[in-house]
Amino acid sequence: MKLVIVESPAKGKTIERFLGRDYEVAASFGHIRDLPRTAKEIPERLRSQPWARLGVDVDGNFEPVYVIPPESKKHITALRKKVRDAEEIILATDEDREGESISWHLLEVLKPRIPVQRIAFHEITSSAIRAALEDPRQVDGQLVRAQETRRVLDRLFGYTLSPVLWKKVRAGLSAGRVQSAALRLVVEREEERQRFRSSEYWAVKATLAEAGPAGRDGEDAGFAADLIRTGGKTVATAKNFDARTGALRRSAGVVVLDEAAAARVAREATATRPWRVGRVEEKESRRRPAPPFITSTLQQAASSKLRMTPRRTMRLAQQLYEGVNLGGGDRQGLITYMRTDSVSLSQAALAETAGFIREKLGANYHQRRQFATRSRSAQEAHEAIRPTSIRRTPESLRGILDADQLKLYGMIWRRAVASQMADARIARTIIEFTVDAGEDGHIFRSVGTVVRFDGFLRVWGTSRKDVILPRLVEGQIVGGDEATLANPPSGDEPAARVDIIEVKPLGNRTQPRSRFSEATLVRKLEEEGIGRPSTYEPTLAKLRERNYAIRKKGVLVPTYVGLCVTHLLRDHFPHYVDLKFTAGMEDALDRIAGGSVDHVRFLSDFFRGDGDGAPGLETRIEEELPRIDYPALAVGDDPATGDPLLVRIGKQHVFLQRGEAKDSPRATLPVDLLIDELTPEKASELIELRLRGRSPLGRDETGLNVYARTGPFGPYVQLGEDDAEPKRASLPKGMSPEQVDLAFARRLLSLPRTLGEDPGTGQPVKAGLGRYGPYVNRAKTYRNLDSLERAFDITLEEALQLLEVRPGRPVLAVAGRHPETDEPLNIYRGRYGPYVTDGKVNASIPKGRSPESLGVDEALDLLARAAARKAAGKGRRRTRTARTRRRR
DNA sequence: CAGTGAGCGAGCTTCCGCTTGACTT
Repeated sequence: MKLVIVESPAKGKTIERFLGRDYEVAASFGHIRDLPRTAKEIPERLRSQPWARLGVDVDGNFEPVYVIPPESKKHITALRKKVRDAEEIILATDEDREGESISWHLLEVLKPRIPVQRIAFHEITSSAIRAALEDPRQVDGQLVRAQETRRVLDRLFGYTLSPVLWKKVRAGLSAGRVQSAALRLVVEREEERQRFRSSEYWAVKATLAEAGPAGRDGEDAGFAADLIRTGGKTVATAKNFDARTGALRRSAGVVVLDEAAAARVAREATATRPWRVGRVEEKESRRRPAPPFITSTLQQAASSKLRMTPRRTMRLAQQLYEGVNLGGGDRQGLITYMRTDSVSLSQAALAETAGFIREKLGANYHQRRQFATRSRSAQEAHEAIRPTSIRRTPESLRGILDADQLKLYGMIWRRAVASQMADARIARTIIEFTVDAGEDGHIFRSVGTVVRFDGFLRVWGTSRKDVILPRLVEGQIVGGDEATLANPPSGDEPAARVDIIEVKPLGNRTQPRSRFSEATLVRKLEEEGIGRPSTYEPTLAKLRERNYAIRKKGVLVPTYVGLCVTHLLRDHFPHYVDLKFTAGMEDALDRIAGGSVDHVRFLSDFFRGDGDGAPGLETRIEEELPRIDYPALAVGDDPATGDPLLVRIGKQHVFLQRGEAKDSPRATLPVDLLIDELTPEKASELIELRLRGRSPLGRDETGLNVYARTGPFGPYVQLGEDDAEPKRASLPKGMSPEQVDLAFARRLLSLPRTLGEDPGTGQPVKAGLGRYGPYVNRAKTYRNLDSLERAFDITLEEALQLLEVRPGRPVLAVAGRHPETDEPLNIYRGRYGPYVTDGKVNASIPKGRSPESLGVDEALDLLARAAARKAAGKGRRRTRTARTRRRR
């Protein structure tokens, strides 16, 4: 038996089909060894080394320490077992730097005494695998060195700069070659937006319509014409302004219209009839289909077209890759590998797609294309992302895939098919109208577009609608009664008659460039060659986990911590967070792989310095550390006192400070108040509120003081003193502390209110105001209320009714009532099929079992088993719950 | 569906790039 080892188990299953009985396939599940992550993982004998913490012998030849992480142990055990029965090993890990390294680590760990060969294929087709088997080679030691160098550099970078942040900003923070560059992009876009000064510019828009019986009726007959020139000058539009600063670009012969000028042109154009058709031009353009998806473009398209986050996209893609049971026995992978940087398609895929298009749409719709990867950093170990069979149309998978899987599959399918289709041909018509008024007149322009041949758009689709302009000829006169008379028809076809409906000025402002969404940040990272397909999404997650940036309405906004970290790194370690840093590293790695650069020399230059003036990372840190101030972000001067307002990072919270003095007034910043909303006025107000919050609003009936204050979770009221475990309550959303009087504060502090007991269980039923608004609850069940007032006046009966049913989810069926608690055993349709619940525990209903006929006994049995499973898996579950909570 | 101090001190935090867990509702 020959043992073939690949990285991905799903890939293994696929190639197993192509190989004969003599072969067995196993998966390494990615890397199997790595540097020790924490102090605990460092081997005992090395712990006394000064460099032990780094896991790299920086005093010697930068030799890495490799350990087997706990997750990999079981995979290695399984591999060892298979090696024992094998007479030959075929290493078939991916053909890129990381894949070569995995093969080398496999050799190091398995130490096989049987023949070993290394093969590589870039597409999972029978012919590609056959060809690979016939052309084996040995592991490329220099490429492995390059990978190891990359790994060591990233470790030294991350594990020496992160501690700088712990000392100067906050414990637990992190810096890294990829994440710090990504964060820098987010921060600098925000800074650019803050510097941006919006400019006003006016446009003039005319509405015309084809007239008379020849014209089509209804609104569709109307078309627009925009003022493009006036007084001999070009009218400025958005593109004449600098996108980064908002200022007008230096451009000759351009005029920016203000409101008065635009109104004057509109008036003149309205009063002047007729207009003359100055120029008619028709030309055809072509649109080419985009290449099939790679990881980054898939994430972008799923984000813009399907509103999916990169995380969701990758999870769904993984499901499609692993495959679903299509009924014919075993699982069938529906798409090729989803973490790829290659746009190329296999010969087999090209042929199958060609056949499909020719058969279903006709030969004129087919155009064979092989795309070239633009990115220089691409390693192209895999194919582009495409369906494993083009014949498996999205339509044919309806009912087999769930809604989101189907949407994503459909998009991948359409993009792959479209990529092999003919160009679309689009006719563009430009008509210019001259108005002889004012100095040198005004010129308006209409643009019509008509799809002549849809080509790939037939499958990929387009949101653009045709704009059909009437047939007009140069010199023709439009607007006014004499139009037709003054216009002798040229040729046989009569020209259209056109009326001028209205001309009006239109105000515009330049907008700053948008913040990055997660998907557009991925695109930028890919363009810069920073990060890899397998790390894009984890990098985004890291920015959020570290609280460097938050996702707000689908875009990334940096937090104060993110701003401070970027400032520190940019001010003191600019070389390392330069966008070009990774490109420089890649060049060096290529040279190491090619044998022209020595890896120890490279790492030594990087860490220790080249002894020729350029200091290494270690030296830089040593030198810079005393020069780094504790971060403070200037917000501006207090409008009342004139003192500088600063944002500083506390151990737990971010706080404001007015003035530099040691005892200067401070106030905690609410966590969701980010830089985009923090003006000096707002900051001043928070400080004042904090000062005022020291004096009570009044007392309650027991004589305790009642305060209105603002904390990290927003404004709240407090009953009693700080040192006496006071009762606290957040204000309802949107309410400011100034609006709180004593009576309201006391009412709020009376919550949560006990409405009574649940007659079935005796559990108390309460109404209160929580993080997600007013609620009622019993035990662990919560339901939201429409308004705060409801929390004060809802009755026990009403509350019980609300608690009975899950909100927003129709009950599929009721199995009955719980014999002990009297809770209804409702059946709902969940993401994973129908399930029954007693309010606390959920239990899936087995596939094929009809939910409608589920009885009480069977339901209780399912619930008991689900509860047992839950109890058994408690250790794991806790971490999971914590994660879900953070995500909300 | 909490929480809204502060200080002490021991021990720990952290990188990038390969892969999928077991479990959701």
